[in-house]
Amino acid sequence: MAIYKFSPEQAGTNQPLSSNLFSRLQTDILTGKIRSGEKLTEQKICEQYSVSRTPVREALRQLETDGLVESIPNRGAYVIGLSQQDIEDMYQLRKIYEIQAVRWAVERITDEELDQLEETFEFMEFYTMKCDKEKMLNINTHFHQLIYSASHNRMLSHMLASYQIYIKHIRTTPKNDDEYLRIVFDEHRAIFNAIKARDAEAGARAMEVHMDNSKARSLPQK
Amino acid sequence: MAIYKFSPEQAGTNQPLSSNLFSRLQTDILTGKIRSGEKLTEQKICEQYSVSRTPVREALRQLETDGLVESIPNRGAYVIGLSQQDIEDMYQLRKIYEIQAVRWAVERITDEELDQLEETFEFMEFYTMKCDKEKMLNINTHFHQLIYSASHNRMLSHMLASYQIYIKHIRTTPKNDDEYLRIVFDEHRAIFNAIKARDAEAGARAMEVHMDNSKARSLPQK
DNA sequence: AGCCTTATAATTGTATACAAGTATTCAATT
DNA sequence: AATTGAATACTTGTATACAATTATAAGGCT
Repeated sequence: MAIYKFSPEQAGTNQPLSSNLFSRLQTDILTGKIRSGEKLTEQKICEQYSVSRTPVREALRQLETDGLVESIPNRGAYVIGLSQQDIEDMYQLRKIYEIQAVRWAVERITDEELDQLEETFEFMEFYTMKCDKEKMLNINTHFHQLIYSASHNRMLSHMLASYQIYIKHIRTTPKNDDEYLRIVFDEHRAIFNAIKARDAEAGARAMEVHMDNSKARSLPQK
Repeated sequence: MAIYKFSPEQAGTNQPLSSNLFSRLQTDILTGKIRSGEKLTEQKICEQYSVSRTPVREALRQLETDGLVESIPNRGAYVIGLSQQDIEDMYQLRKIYEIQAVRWAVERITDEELDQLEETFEFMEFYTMKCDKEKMLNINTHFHQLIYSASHNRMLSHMLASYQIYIKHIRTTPKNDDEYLRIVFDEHRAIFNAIKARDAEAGARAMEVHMDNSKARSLPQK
């Protein structure tokens, strides 16, 4: 797995992910543009996204293994989507692994990885000050992914990365952007400081707080 | 999700899973028939498995989202496979979620689900006595899946089900089959009794023991 | 009217054909 | 000898054609 240098300039544009059909369909399901229970007829998708059936079928198979679509042989594919319950469940599950990731990261992080994390953390601070919410979304994702890498557990990285895709679309916009950004930054600072101080318990606690708050922020009534 | 009646008669035959190309490739990668790092040329797979390129590409995309294959655009697909480290990591991660599954199952299991679990448990006892290792593999998987269902957490079920696919192929054969089956049965009994008694702590402890032993049993030196 | 049978249409599964991009070969040049 | 460049072969990406299966509709029967 190639580790690429993170460039905040490029971070704001969420173009790369939505380039292929799989990601586009994933986005449209998670944002509710395609409704849960809907039947995905191959021909319809072909017309709607202006592609032929081959890439459509490939995308459907990917959605199937991802659990967003149920494919019945010779019958077709049906959207499963995420219920509010699913989302809450996911946050609960994600929390468990995120905490574990921090613990392992504290134990196993290399000096180079810590430098990268610090660099990203400083970008976070900068764009929090600038209140650039668009860029912050990507930097936040990157910050978490660096922790996954630092845990040196390929399986864990893979699992948490798959959660991130969901999270990215679920996030609701709170009323006060500036305050929201500052609070999230403070939570990330607590995590970063704990990792830098190689304090696993503090890291776990900080991540737990961050996860509980993230879940609360994702709820519609907030 | 349709819950099907478990039939132990059908359980011994591991034919259903390997029916489609995706599962066949998955099996061949996990059993080492296809080696890690190997390039999967579409044409080669076509010839080797006697199918055309369309189903091959679909299978490759599924393997990609599963994390068993890395697909580089316009270049091809490369097998990632599982290292010994990956397997150990997976057991560690699986353990965390299996314990959580038991806790939730204790809280949320319905009477009907408990009946199903008991029925499956009794089949386990029967085939343990008969030392039918082939059938036991599938019954064990089914036993765990019933616990996932009883946790009433679709995400958790999905995650743990994906681990099961790996586990199924990783299991190494210990020296003494009869003793092995008896020990595994005892571990499962402890889990079942705890769930039936609605004792979350006892269930968690029993599952932890089962997971630690499973991991130890999967190691080659055992 | 309700139900079964049968014919037709629509959809999925598979194979193949063409387009676009990538890797390889080999000669020409420095 | 090493390197560059063009031509060729190979591989992936996409579109389309045909086969197999399933859904739909119409007509006949009780």
